[in-house]
Amino acid sequence: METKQRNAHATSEPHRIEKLYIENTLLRISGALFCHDRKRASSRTEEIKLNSSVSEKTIVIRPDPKLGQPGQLAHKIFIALIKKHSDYGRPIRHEVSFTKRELGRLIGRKEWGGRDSEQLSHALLEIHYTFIKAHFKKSDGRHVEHSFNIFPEIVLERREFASDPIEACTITLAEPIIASLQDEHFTCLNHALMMQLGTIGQALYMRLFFHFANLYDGRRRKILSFEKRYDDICNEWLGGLTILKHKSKIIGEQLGQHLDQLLQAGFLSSHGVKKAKSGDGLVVNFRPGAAFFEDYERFYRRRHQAELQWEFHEDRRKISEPLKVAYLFAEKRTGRPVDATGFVPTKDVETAKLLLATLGFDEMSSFFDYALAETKKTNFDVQTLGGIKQYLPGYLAFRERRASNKAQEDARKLREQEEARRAAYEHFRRRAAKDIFDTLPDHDKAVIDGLAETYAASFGGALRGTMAEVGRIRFTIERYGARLKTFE
DNA sequence: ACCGTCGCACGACTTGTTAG
DNA sequence: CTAACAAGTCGTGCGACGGT
Repeated sequence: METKQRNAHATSEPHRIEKLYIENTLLRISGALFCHDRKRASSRTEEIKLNSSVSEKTIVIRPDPKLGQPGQLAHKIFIALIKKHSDYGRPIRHEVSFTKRELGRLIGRKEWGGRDSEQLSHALLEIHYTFIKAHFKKSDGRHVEHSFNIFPEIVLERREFASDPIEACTITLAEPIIASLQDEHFTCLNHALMMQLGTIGQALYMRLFFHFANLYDGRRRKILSFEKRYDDICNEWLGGLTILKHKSKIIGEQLGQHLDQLLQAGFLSSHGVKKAKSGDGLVVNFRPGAAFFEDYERFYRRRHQAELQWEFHEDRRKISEPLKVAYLFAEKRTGRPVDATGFVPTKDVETAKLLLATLGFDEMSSFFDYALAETKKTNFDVQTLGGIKQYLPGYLAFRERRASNKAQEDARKLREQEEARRAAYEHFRRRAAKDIFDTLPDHDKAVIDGLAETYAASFGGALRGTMAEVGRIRFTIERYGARLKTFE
C-alpha cells in the first residue's frame, strides 16, 4: 500500500521526487564536517577552522573528543536525512523521522543487520556531538554568528534493552538552519544523480553545483568554469582528506575516479589538475556539463519546494508522536529527561500509538499527570506505559467531568455577563430618559407628569412618589424613545 | 607500483514470532 | 506444537586509502 502510493507519486512527478534541497551554510559546513578518509575520521578530534580571513565566512568545527569526526557513513545518513526533510516540503519542518529500514534503503544498503544499527547510532552521535560555529545570512543581509549542533536532538526507539537494535528515530534540525531555509537560502540538487556517486563524489558534486549555480548567468555556457586549490578542496570540501603531493596519485588513486564519475554523469564536461600560479601546490579546474545546465534550468525556473505534506504528517503520526509520547512518559516517571544516548523501548512506543488513538498528542501530558497521581494512591510503581493504560477510562471520565463542569461554569458566567449588561443598559436608559425629560419644554413635562400621576394614583404612601418617578420615565420613553440608543 | 590496514557491505547461518 | 517466514548475528571478502 505504502510503496504503491510512493511509486504512483514517483511516476507521476519524477522530477519532483529526485530533488534535494540543502541550506547553503549547511552545504558549506558539510564539506568540512564529514571526513571522507575512513582511517583518520575517528581519530581527528582537533578543532577545524575554515576561512578565518573573512569573518562572516568562518566556520569552526569541534568534533567530539571521543568519537572523532563524522565519517563516510555519517555523510550518507546526513544526505538521506536532508533528502527526507526536503521531501517534506513547506512549511519547513524542524524534525525528520524514519524507520531503520527506510534509512537502510536511502543509504543504499540491501540488508540491515544487527551491527548496522550500532553503526547508525554511532554515526548519528558523531554528528550530534560535533559543535559548529558559523555565520548565517539574515533576511536583511546581515550575518549572525550561531553556535550549534546540526542535530540538537535525537530520539531513538529500541526493542527493549539498550543493546537492542534501533527500530525508529526522530531527529531535530538546528534552528538557524531552519530559519535560513525559510529565508530561501538553499541550493537544489539532483538526488538521483547523487545516488550514483560515492561519498567523495557527492561532496564534490554538492560544492560544484553550488559554485556553478552562483557563477552561471544563464547565457555564456562555454566559458563557465571554476578553479580551486587542491589542498583547499581536501580541507574545505572533503573534511581533511590527505593532501597528496603528486598529480598522478591524485588523478590515479584519489579524486580521479570520482571526477570521472561526474564526467560520465554529464555533470562535468572536463576537469584538470595543474600547478598553482603562485608556484606551490596544485589547482583543480572544473567545467560544467550538459547535466548541470539541465538541472539548473529545471530547478531554478521554479524553485519552490514540492508540497509533499502527506508524507510529513504520516511520519509524525506513525513515528515522531508515539516516540515523543514515550519519551514524555519516561521523563514524567523518572522526573528527569532522557539524555542523548537514551532510548525508549518498542513496547512503550506501541502503547503510545494505542493511547494516541484515543487521546490527542497535546493531551498526553495532562493524562500522565492524572495517571501518575493515581498510581501514587495505590503505591503502584509503574515501569512501562502499559501500566498506565488502565487509567485511561478513569482519565476520560475525569476529562468529561472537567469538561462538563467547565461548560456549566462557562454558561453561568455567560448568563451573569448578559444580566449585568442588561442591568447596565437599563440603568443607562433610565438616566437618558431622565435627561430627555429635563430638557423638555414645560408644557410637555406637564403632560408626562399628568400621565405619571394617574399611573401612580392607585398606590398609596411612600410608594406613590416612587411610582410617579417610574411612570415619568416610562412615559418619556414611550413618547421620545426614538431619541434613545437601542440595546447593542 | 604494491601491499597492509581498516571500515563497510553482504550473505550464510541463527533466532524469534505468529498463525494454524 | 510446529511450520513458515521475518529479523538478527556473525564472519568474511572487498575496496579505498596511505605508507613504503
